[in-house]
Amino acid sequence: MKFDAPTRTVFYTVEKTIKQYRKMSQKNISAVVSDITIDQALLLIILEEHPGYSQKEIGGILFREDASITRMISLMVRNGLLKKGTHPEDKRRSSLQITKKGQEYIALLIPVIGRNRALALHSIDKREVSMVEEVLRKVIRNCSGRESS
Amino acid sequence: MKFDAPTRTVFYTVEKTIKQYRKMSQKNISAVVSDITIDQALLLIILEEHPGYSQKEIGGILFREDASITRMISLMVRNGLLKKGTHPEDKRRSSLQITKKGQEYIALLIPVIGRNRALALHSIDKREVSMVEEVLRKVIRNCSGRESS
DNA sequence: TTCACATAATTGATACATCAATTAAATTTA
DNA sequence: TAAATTTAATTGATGTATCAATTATGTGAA
Repeated sequence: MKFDAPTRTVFYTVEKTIKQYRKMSQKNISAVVSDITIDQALLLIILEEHPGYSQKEIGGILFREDASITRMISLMVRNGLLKKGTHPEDKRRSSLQITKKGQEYIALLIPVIGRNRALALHSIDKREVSMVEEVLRKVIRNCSGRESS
Repeated sequence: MKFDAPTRTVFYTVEKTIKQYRKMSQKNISAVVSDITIDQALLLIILEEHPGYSQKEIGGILFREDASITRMISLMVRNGLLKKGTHPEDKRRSSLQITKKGQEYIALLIPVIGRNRALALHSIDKREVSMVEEVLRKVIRNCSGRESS
């Protein structure tokens, strides 16, 4: 039986990578803005780039379920980062607005996130990064909508 | 300000990869063993490979906090996959045993997990995979124990 | 126009994640 | 040996994840 131990697969490495990156990121973010999570920061930035996006659309970008987005947003409203109303032309949709506090946070977060990325990719050249992306995209494709025979 | 949108970074791709892989895996696993999660399956396999490991050690391998391991295990005990006692030589430690049901599950899971991996890596050659691992390990190293200046 | 269907968001149930604080046993060190 | 420190596991608080079911609105076809 040629079954590799879970710890000896790429998937293990991929998972470890994202966890380490998140841990480092969260630490550096918390040093600047204490009451926000990485996921909330991302959501905020996405929303600033795409004002007027629905929760559905945000979820699509962040590949998160609708339910997760609903809960993240209600937390962020409670924490004063977002304001929420209903879309005038489609009452099913919510209309989301970044508050002043949210805007201030974004300004603080952008440089930190930039530094985190640079830190994580230090001494790794662009071609290597592209190769990784290319391979991982194949994996994503392989995993999309497939079941084992 | 040269700030890439979050969706245009490797980290985004890495995160998406692991999510797609997990989604595909969970689906295929559920088709064979309906009442187990990927994480529980992994824990079971790790424990079989390393009988006598402490929760601490298991957590180390799976890079999960002690608290997570505690809760996973108590769930698995409740679900009849594990038995738990105290270690005779060190009463702080727990001694974990895979039940018969747990063993049966492992036998069912190993082939599915093998297929999942193969499916995910289909048409990607070994050298590509190694390169990805090499680069990601650099990222992991870069993110370990570093704070931004 | 009404009725079937699609879509956006929410909610409940459950699993897992982190952090901080606690308990209890083992080990060091004074 | 007694006291201080370390270590393994647990617990509480909180955030996120999934799935399935529900609500409410919008849209297309009969």
